[in-house]
Amino acid sequence: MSCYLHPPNTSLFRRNVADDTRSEDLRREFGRYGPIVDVYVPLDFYTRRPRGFAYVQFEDVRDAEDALHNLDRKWICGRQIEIQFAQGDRKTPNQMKAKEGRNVYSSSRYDDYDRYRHSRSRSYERRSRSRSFDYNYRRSYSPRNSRPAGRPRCSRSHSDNDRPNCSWNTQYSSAYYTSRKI
DNA sequence: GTTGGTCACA
Repeated sequence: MSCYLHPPNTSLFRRNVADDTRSEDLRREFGRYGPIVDVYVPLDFYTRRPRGFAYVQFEDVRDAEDALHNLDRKWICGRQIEIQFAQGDRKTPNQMKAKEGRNVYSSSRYDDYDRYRHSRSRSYERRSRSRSFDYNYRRSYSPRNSRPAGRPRCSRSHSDNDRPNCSWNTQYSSAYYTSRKI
């Protein structure tokens, strides 16, 4: 009762990661606390885009705990990341297939995916453009609320975690450019 | 606002 039960798995589940976060970065960042066994960033099976979380498996649970306590609730790129112990074992393809309950790799599979992706892409572009326009319009029209929010940017904290990998508004810039070009 | 690589054929 006076001792905390340690999870049987050494896999850490880190969520709220950036979209352009790569497994290499995660391994490098987590590798400072201990040897990394494997790092994986699950992607959407349909859109092939990062879902926003990643898994980091340590070789020892002690290192995992250390990393969890050191990187958990840390602000990176103006976003607070959260690290937890991965629950359950690695999802096996069989489970994912059973979850979907659908014949994978069929003849009309690519067709369906392509259609889904296309539809989503169009919607995303439209939304992004509308948002960018609205944002710029409001920002210029409302001198009172010129600042969206007081989000802490990539400021070097008391730690040596300086990661100027802030390409967050890069896509926004691209969308804005496209809308302007039209 | 809460969690993972989907197969086949030879």
